[in-house]
Amino acid sequence: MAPAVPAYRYGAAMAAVIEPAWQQRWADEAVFAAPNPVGSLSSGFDAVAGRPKKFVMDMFPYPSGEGLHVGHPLGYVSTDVYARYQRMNGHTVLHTMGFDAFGLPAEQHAVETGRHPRTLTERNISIYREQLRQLGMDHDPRRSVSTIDPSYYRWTQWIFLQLFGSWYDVDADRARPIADLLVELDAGEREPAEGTNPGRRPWPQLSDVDRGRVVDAHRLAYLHQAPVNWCPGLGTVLSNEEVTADGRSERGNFPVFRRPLRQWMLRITAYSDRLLADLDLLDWPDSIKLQQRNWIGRSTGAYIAFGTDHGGIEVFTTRPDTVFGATYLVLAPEHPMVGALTATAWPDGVPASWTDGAARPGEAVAAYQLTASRRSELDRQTEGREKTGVFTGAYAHNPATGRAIPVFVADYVLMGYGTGAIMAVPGQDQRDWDFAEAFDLPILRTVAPPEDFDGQAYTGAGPAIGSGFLNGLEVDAAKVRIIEWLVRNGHGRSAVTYKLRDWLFSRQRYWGEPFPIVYDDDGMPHAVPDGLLPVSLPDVDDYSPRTFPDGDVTGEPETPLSRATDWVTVELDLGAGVRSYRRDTNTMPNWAGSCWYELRYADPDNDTAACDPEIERYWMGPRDDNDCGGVDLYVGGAEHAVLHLLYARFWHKVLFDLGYVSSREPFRKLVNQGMIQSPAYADARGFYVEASEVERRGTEFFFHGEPVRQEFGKVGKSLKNVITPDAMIAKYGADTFRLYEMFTGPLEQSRPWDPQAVSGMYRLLQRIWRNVIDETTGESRVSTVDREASTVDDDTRRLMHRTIDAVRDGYETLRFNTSIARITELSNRLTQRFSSGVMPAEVAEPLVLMLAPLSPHVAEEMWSRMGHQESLAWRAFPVADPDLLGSETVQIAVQVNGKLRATVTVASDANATAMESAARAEPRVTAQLDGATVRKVIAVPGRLVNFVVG
RNA sequence: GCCCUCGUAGCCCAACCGGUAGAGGCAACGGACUCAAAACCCGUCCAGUGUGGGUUCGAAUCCCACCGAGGGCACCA
Repeated sequence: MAPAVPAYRYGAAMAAVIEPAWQQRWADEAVFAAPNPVGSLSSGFDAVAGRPKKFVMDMFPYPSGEGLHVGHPLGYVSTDVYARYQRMNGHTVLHTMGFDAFGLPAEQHAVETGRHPRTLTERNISIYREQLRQLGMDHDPRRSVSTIDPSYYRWTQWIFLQLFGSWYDVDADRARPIADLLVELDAGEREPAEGTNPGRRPWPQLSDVDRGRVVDAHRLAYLHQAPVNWCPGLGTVLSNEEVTADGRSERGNFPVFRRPLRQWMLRITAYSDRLLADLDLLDWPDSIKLQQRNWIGRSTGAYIAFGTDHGGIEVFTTRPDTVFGATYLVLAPEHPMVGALTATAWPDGVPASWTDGAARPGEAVAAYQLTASRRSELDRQTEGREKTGVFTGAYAHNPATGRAIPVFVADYVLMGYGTGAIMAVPGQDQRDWDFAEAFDLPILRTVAPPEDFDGQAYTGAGPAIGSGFLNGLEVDAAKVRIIEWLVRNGHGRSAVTYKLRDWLFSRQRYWGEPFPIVYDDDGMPHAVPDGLLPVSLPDVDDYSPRTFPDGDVTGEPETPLSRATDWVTVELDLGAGVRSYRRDTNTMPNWAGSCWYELRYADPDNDTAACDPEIERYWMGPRDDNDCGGVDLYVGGAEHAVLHLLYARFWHKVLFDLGYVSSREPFRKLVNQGMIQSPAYADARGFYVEASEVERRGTEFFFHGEPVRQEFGKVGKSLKNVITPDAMIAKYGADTFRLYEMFTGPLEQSRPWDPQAVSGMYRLLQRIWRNVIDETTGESRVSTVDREASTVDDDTRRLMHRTIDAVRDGYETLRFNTSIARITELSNRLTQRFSSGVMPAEVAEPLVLMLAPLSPHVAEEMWSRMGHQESLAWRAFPVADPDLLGSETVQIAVQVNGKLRATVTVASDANATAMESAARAEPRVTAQLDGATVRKVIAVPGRLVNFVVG
């Protein structure tokens, strides 16, 4: 008996044979090697020298132990399709994939097992590489880098030293080498920047150590003793971006506390304005730009000084126009002037609510400060918006009214923003209103609200009242006037502040880049000389930092590296003879390696530079004066909106300032891929159960006989709904899997994973195959006759050219779902016309080439069976003949008063007059127009005619 | 509370600068093939675009309000 399935039908079994074979051939022939203009990867450059370039990138993954799930390839396949399309479209394409391989999971595994995190990480990386290969990626494997490779982190450390070795020249508005600063300070051309010279003694009189401190305080990478986010549960400090809104670590969900510690900071705030302004140059989703704008949080206003017996308190306000309504001041509990201001005794007649029951202000303030410091962000929130605070016993003078107003300490004012002190204007600020009500403080309106306003604080527009010389002025005019007045009288100045804080850059962990820094006996930091990089991670017995109970806010951080005693002490000659130095025992945060990997992709094995400037210019350089340069397409998840994407922009700008790169931005165009959501099931208690073991009965779902509730959510371990690409590839082949992932919707959109719908794409590939290949013999069905003798009819030919046009458009705009729909349409037509007899090459070849970016293995196989020796990866993508895009005639709509009444067929190039007369000739239209006055006729060529009657 | 994105057939999705709401797939149904079933092939069905207003000759598309889903921020002075 003959087998039920023809021997050469396309299916999973055949995919399992041809896919590895093509992957092998691509690798053997180095089909996807992208040549550089110079350097180690320059061979073959002459062949592509004249081509336009595309640098296409994915956000590289952390290689976790679970391997890829179906969510990952959505982005990876899309860049692969785009890269393959652009290669066929005449570009030379840089596409590769690396690994962001430092990180906590491997370290925690190492802590548990005692095995070096590198062992597990490298094993995971090789699993990922194999999975990516099975997906048929067109990566250039020579460029695949991993952040844990010493040859990579050597340059991460080098970039850190560039930050350490430079300062921000505000006048030049760029970073410059620290050596320039020294020259200018020594020459007296420059004074130390504000806040860098606490003693304020002139530069020439400073000791060497003090000069070192002044210089260190200018650096873009600097050590700073300040309140930081301390996470006892992780035994490390965290950056602001790594702490969630409810005061927990993003990783591990441990409580985070504020406490002062000496840590490395990166001066990202120096770049606030440029990070903000250059967003306008980027082709990024608006939502991401907006999130970055909000995170940077630029606001304009004024600093105003309020006099006290112990000096002026400077506040920041965005509403200087309301200063006449400032009825009290509030300092953050950590504000440095709190101690000096706090009075020795309560003034007469102080309300009981201001003293918190304490006998003296000092006791009340100290108690309040202690409570505030112990209070995590989470506690603050669970307490609701109840305002708390305590009176310092001191008064300040409102410079506008001359009146004495009380000074409070309250935790609704944050030390980290503005000056850590505010003027409270309850009439125009709801927070101040709430506090004023709680403490019986006077509330004055200084902006007249509308008559029907029945709220509390009024923040809208309106004329100033009760504000002396400002009365009658609208808010903006009043701001201008009061700032003039403040400046003239020495009470203040206009100011810009940012929410963005400097980046806390050290972690007390093991599995990260060591700092290339040593300390001398004075505790002064020194750069490890370039020739001694990388500073390698030492082997240790215990990979864990010392952790503490959640509530422990005083434990001293103890890093794993500090226990590598042989490593910590080092003999070096840094210019003062051989001396003993102590190494920095922190490591860099996880984000460091991902801040610059695009540059390393471009020049992966350069051992004299992070990236050769000529190679950077070639792949990433600006194309014209308005172009910021950077990677042509960067695809990744929206969850990195303010972390990775802001940090990477910052590093890139530093390298730009120092002349190492020609591009101002790392990523010219960014696209966020949507999430793949997959069915997840929860039982009666609300716990998730393994989705793969749930069975469906009609519209209900059961897990081991118990009813469960279906919902959709992000694929992952927590919802127990992981679907692996491996399983999909085994069942259908990688080509079907790729096609399905691209078909379900536009890239940016989240979509549910529907295992049933995959079969549609499977059938499509089978149909295309059957069009081109004889299922029983495996021979090509495609005729090779000349176009003149082709049996392709005009309709089909026109359809093909329209298809080419539409498919190209879909590839260009990353709307691959529409490309697939058009390919399907053409394939269906070919099935209809040519299912018996031969398939004309005139249509078969473009069909296969158009499919190739999406499903490259089967396309290569068909192409090869059609008699082509060469891979189609570099074959020119079909081009539509513009003359064949339209049809000869077109059906247009005829509307009367906007209502569709008839359709008529006209020549596709018919002008308005011709269209109108054709429409009038249509009997149903004639009937409609009979007896009516036609006021206006609107004719849109190729679309419609609309008679406006009445 | 504020901000952003999105609501089109039973489901996933198309629809260019406002111009006849439908390209494609899934599911369903019918047919063909088969001893039968699966697979494959052919065909059919299905919405007036979340709701209510507005602008316009004409609105899925632009504007306003509301409802729903997802995401971000959240005492930022």
